[in-house]
Amino acid sequence: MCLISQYNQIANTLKERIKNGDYVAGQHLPSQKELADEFHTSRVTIQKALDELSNANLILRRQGSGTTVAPNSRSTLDILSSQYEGTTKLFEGRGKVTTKVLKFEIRLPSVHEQKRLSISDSTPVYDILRLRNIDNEPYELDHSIMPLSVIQNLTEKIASGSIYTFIESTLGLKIGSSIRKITADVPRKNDQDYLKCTHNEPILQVSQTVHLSDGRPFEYSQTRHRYDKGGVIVVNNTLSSNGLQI
Amino acid sequence: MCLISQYNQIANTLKERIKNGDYVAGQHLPSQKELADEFHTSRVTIQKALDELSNANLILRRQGSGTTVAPNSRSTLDILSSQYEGTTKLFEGRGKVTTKVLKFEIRLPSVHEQKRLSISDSTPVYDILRLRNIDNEPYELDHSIMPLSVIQNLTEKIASGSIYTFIESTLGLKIGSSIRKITADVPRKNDQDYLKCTHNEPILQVSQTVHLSDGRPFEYSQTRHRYDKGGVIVVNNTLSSNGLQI
DNA sequence: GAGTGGTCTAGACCACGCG
DNA sequence: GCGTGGTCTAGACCACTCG
Repeated sequence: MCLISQYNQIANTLKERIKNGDYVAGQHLPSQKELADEFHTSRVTIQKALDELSNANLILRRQGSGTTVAPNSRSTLDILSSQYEGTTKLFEGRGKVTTKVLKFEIRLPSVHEQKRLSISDSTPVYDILRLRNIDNEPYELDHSIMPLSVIQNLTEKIASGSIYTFIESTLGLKIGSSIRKITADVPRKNDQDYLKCTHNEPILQVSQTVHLSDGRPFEYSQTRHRYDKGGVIVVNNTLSSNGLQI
Repeated sequence: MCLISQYNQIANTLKERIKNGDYVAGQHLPSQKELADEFHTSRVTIQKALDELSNANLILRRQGSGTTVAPNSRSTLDILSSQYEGTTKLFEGRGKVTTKVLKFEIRLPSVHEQKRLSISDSTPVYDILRLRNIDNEPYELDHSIMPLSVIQNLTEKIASGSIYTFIESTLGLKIGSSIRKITADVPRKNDQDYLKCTHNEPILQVSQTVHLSDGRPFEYSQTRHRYDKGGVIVVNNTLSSNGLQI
């Protein structure tokens, strides 16, 4: 969240106004011309700011009739504020999150992992299996593969906290896009052992590849959730495309 | 997909070039100045075109060093081409899609439905239950609620085909954003009956509210998939946020 | 220092919705 | 017809990367 650019600051100001109820759902925003005057800037800059709100589904812009606040703007803001930053941060405040590291190894990657992470067969990877608990109740089983060519100096101690915080704060890397596949599955032995689920309690699996902002893939992971303690919320607009596939 | 604007056309041309391999993964694109010269336009217009490709995770732009084709651009293009357009269109080519309408009613909405669809208790809704098959194998069970105040003249015959095509082509409405929650669940009686799954075969459920481009919600639906025949792929960039929640 | 992308301006014309 | 948002221009300055 850089606050450097003018349009970014304006966008944040406008988001604040929606959050505070200065602009309520259905209400017309001031016209682009009026906003340009208010912020002492040009219309193009206002438009870039409105692009941000529009991409977040916070406003509706209609040629001829103007810009209004989206009907579901408040709930969208709630979802926005819980933006994905790794599991640890996400669940702060919902209970005490603890992580048990079940495996922490360095090895060479399989062919499948090489493909997913765009690495050669001689690039070692971390192989980390972790169990996350909320208030001492098992919640998800996470299996992550990360190449040492991108992520370095990872330790078991760090893995027992937030790897994402380590990557962003300590390594100073920026996290970019991800591709996820979400499926349901029958529980395996590991699930039954660690997530304490019975043989007919389903698992929600999220399999993902995550990239840095420079495009390098840095994590390929499979996270398995208890069906009664997990769900994924997806906001879809004309920019991001989500496909159902067999 | 309007092709009216110049930057849109340029974006499509550039996408074609990536698709055709004229620009390959990792390769530098011509600079913004060069592209502006080639397309006889200004740099700002090129930038708007690049915004589109950037949002789709097809390119990486770095200040100082230039714009390159994303490493996974080809697979991203595959996902893009299967952009969500309702189930019927999505599965064309993967087998013969047939739809059996199990229920087609008009009734008043429940309190929960009123909230989800932003309608009053006196606005009637369609209540439609459908079973989709691919090559005569049951695939998903779809329960849709749509307000008559938005969608009109829907018939059982239309419901046995593609409701989305009807909305866009016949009614001339434009589909906008959606919010989905994806969970795993144990099979209920309906699932066992229609999807032919046993009592310990999990269900993947997608619960969603879909809006028109003017912001009006027009569909609240719950779709239940056989776990071995369904999955949701989500592309996530800095614009769209997806949160995991209990 | 040269070249790249990021931001910003002031002004123009167009497409659309509404009274 | 008027006001709205959408597109586009020509040019400017800045921030960044790299040789």
